Amino acid sequence: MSLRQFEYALAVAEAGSVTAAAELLHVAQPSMSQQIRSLERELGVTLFDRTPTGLVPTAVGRAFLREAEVAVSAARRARATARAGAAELEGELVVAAQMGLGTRQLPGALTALRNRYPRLEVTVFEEPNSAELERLARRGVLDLVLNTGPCDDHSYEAHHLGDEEFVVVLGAGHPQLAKHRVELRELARDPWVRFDQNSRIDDVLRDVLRDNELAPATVARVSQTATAVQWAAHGLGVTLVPASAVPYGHEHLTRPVFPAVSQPIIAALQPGAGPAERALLELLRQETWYSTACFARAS
Amino acid sequence: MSLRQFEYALAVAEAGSVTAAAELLHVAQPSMSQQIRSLERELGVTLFDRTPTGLVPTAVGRAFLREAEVAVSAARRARATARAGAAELEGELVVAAQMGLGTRQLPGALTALRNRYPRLEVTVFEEPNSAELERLARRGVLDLVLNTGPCDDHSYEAHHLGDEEFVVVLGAGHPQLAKHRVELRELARDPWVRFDQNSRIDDVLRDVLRDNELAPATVARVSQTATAVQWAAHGLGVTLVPASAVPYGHEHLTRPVFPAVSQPIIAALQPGAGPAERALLELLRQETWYSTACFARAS
DNA sequence: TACTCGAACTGACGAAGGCTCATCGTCCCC
DNA sequence: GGGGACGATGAGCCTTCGTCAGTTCGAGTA
Repeated sequence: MSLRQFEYALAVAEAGSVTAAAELLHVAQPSMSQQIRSLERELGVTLFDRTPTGLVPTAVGRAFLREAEVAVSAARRARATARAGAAELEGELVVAAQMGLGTRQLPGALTALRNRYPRLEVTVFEEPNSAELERLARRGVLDLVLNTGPCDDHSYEAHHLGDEEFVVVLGAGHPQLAKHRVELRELARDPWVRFDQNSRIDDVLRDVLRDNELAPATVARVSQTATAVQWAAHGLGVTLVPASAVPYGHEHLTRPVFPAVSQPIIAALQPGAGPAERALLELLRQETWYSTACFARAS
Repeated sequence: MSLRQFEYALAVAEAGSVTAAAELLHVAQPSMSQQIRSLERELGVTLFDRTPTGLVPTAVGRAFLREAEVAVSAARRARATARAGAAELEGELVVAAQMGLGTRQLPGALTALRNRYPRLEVTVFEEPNSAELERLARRGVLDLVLNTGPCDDHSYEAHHLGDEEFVVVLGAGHPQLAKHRVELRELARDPWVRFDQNSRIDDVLRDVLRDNELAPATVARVSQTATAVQWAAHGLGVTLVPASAVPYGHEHLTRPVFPAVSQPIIAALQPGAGPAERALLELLRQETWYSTACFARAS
């Protein structure tokens, strides 16, 4: 079966005869006749009854032609979609962000992107496991990556968006809430909510605690920053997360820390990135990636 | 553009590489590579980015593939609709049997099928070379396959019809004809008529001889079981063939062997097989696929 | 009843397409 | 640095699709 045969069959049904259909599609009558018969032979059914004045679809033929029409229409759309690819973007953009990054900035940028390209679909992966992020990057299935360091896949173009500070999340009633800025050593006796061990964010926490010579107890390990914030807010322990990872309604339970902890935010694009990817990058640049000082002033 | 190209493109997207997709669809890698590039050339867009580990759909490619999937699915439905809707089947059924299999059973089943569907034409290929059988199966041109093992193409549905015993064919006047059953080791000094080396049937003989620690001389290698039987009957050597491969008039020169040799008979259908194929399958089930004991009693 | 016309079908042949096979180039990993 | 995996290229062969010339069949008309 082929699209060509479908087109021929549809043309015969519409024109009422092979001869007229052949003329419509600019082929010789025997060619179309052979194609119709070949199709019928392959399917093992009679799609058209032969009459002296032309061909008439059988009941089975009509059922067949309905689906054939769907197939031919979809093929036309496929072609049109592909051809229009550079003119009016549609298709799918795949974005991956290390967990907790850009949680506040992505929605705004994506909304603006959607406004510009209404038929573009964006899929966002939030990956706790940086190894998984690297794997996806290596497979080349990601159009844009938000990371805290350059992808191991050096073929990606890295663009520095800003630096994001971490904030500590304390339970309601925690004595340190009285302060505007919490010194990390004051949290040495508190239990901590940490993250999955293979995750980049837990690497940051591990490094921060080690650098400040702290070895607090780990009360829980979680996969998502939202979970960590929630559990810390409930007083299970304290946790340290990027400022943008703090859900609305929890800001009052967060404080900047001393010494300050921050990490760069990198947007990585594949070489040869298209207009949609580059538009998203520019929109992300326009978002604020500032320090906690601005964050605290806004609230 | 063609449905075949759509299927190739979808397979590449799913498998992640041309090589893997080619394997999935049983074509050579260069063929699929060419088809993908031809499609891209015709459309004038890049559907896939090339990476060292395979192809990755571009955003435009993904959009294209969504419509391609619709087209391919509709084509499948068109085919199934046509096949299911036929009140009176006509067309062509293509059956392939490994040489020697079903030689007695196929005619009866096909006669019954012809009675039921008078306008159906059936073409039967008897293939000595199992590689050729596999090739035809891969091309998808076979509606039903008779084999001794499952097709390498796992997309075929395998149906176990029975087990068929092999019998030894002896020359007229051979001393072992005095026995009702011949022990294989008694034939160690006889010359053997074997089959083409790439054939499945010769694989069976090779395994049988090896398992019984026999290394008789090979006096001839032939392609067809009928030829082997004929030459054995003439006393050129002995041979071992499926019971159903013994032509009428030669039964008296055959004997079951000990240890018994048998092989399963598998009928394989394509998924989405139509009523004609399924009717043939049922008719084949109704045929006898029993051991030689029944065969000997019948004569 | 015979003739004409319109339509589908058949066979031969050539051109184009699709496949395999052998091979090469590139990239990545050990 | 070498081997393996992957995509691309070229040659050759087979299949498919098209045209052309001709045949067959059925309906309508004189």
